[in-house]
Formats: sequence, C-alpha cells, structure tokens
Amino acid sequence: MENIGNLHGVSHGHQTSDLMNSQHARQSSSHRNLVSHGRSAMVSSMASILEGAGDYRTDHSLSGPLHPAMTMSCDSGMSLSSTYTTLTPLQHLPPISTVSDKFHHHPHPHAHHHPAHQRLSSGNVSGSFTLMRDDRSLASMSNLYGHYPKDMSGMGQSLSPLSNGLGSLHNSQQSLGAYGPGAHLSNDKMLSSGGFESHAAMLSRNEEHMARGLGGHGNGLMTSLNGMHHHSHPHSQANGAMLSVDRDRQTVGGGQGGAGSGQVEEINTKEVAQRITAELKRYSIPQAIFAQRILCRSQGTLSDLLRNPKPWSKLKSGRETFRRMWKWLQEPEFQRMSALRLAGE
DNA sequence: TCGAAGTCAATATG
DNA sequence: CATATTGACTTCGA
Repeated sequence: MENIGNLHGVSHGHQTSDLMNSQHARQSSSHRNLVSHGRSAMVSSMASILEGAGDYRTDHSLSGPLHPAMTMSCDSGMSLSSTYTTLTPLQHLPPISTVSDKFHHHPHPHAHHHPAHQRLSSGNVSGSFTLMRDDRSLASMSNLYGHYPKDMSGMGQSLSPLSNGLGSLHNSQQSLGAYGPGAHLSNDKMLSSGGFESHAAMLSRNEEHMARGLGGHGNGLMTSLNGMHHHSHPHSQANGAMLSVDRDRQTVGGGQGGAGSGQVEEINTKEVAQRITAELKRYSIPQAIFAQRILCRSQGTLSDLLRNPKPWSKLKSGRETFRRMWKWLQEPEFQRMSALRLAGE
C-alpha cells in the first residue's frame, strides 16, 4: 500500500488539482511556482514601464477567473491558489523581497528556482528586461532555448500577418474552417467560431508582431490597454478584442457564468488542439516540454489531447487543460516563451 | 459498486 | 529524439 501510495503521491504528484480534480499532492516539483514568479515579475516590469501595470494585471485577474491559478500553477495547486490571491497585490509592487517572502512561505525544497526568478525580478525591475524589446526577449530566449527563436526571427521580421506565422496558422485554421462556420457541431458559441476564428488568430498574431514591430511601448501599451480600460466589466480583457467577442457570446450562451467565478468560456477544443500543434511545430517545442511546463501534464496526455480532443461539452475537469492551452495561445509570444523557459529552468 | 473522465508512466513507433 | 499508444490508477458522480 504504502508503496503505491507513496509512489503515486510522491512520484507523480503534480497535478494541480485544477479546479475540481483535486488530485493535488503530487510530486512535483515545485518549480512550477517559478512560472508564476516569473510572470509576476514580468508583469511588474511591464507595469513599471507602462504604469498600466495594475491594469495589465487586472486583465489577468479578470480574464482569469480561471487563470488565477492556472497561469502558473501547476503543482501546488491549492497552495498556489492562495498564493495567487496574494499575488494580486503583489503585482502592483514587485518588490523582490515581497516575492521571496511569498515564496518562502511555501515549502520550497528546491533552491534553484529562487535564483532563477530572482534574477528575473531584478532584471525586470531594473528594466533591463524591458519586455517590449522583443530583441531582448528573443535574445534571452535564444540563450535559454536555442530553437524556439529560430522561427521567430523570421516571423518577427515579417509584419505581414500572412507572411510567416500567419500563413501557416491560416493553413491549420483553414483546415479547421470546415467545422468552423459550417458548424455541424455546436460551435455557435465556441471560442473560435467561424470567421471570427481567423480574426482571433490575426489579432493574437498582431500582438506579437506589434511587439517587435512597434518596439517597446507599442506592445506594452496595447496589452495593457486591452486589459485595462474596462475593468468594470469582466468580459474581455485578456488580450484582445477577440476575446471580448467570444466572451460576450459565451457569457450569453453559458448564462450562468456566474459571477465571476466560473468563467464560461467555451473553447473549441479541436481548434485549440490544432493551433497548439501548429505552434509547437513552429517553434520546435516538443510536446513533452510544453506539456510539462505549460500544462503540467505528461507528454502522453498532451499527445492524446491534441490528437483526439474531446468536445468541450464532454469535458469535465479536462477543460482546465484546454484552458491553459488556450490561454497560452492568447499570450504574446515573449510571454509564451518565458513561460516555457521559466517553467523549465 | 460501476462507469466515465483524466492522467501518468511505460512502451511502441517513426 | 519526438510523438503515439496503451494499461493502470484515481477521482467523481450515479
């Protein structure tokens, strides 16, 4: 018994418990927290620069009825949830010490994470990080992850949406298109339904492009703007208009969304799966990496999800996984990368 | 108690 | 090496 119990509990335990799974207690490592750290750090940096920091963050909060923990959460799940709460305030001020504090109170057996985020924090704070500078981000990424950037350089250069990334993206999407508008399914409310889907893609892509294209502030502004302005309504913040669109529909469709706590996003799992697959290929990110760092799942699981995505309606706790993927897709490239890097570091 | 959903780890395959 | 498949396990709801 114990063996098994231990094995399971300790060996794998990472799962986060998502919302309902509650499998927490798995092994994991704990470094997942790093991600959150990294993120907050980044946010802060942005915030500092833009001043809209709070807003930016807000956006997360808003969009995140789900994201709260998801964004980073992988292992500690519950603990994190609380952490996340704490994080909110943190975001406003990125005092490293504070951060450390929060972390510390976590049972962190591993030390190597700390250094990692520390350095990040400092970087951000000092501003050297300047997320805006895609160059920088890229550079950093390159350092950490040689291959990711490989395509990016190309993409980055071409502002034209169709040139690179989009081109391929479109491809995939087009294939999806069949089910998109045609909608033999019930995608009426799907996150990416029909034409809108392409828009979404474009938008998100644009973000990335802008990031590098506009250079610094441009991107930041956008992001923050998107996220900020209307904090009044909990709809649409994440990154873009697209979201708002879907959100609206979803809200309506879902109806009970609930007050906030339950985001009623309906995600087109099939599409997300395709997009993720495409992105992973684009950046040469192995499933194993993405699965672990972003989804906190195993490679096999990811593979299965990507190949045989179940319809949103049939998903239960598995939705969380798709939300994470979706979330990731919505993030600006540099964030995606940093998430990958950080989580893995 | 049973079945479904989700995962994982191991293993097979390309 | 990366991805696909599979068997076993856990959790959850009837």
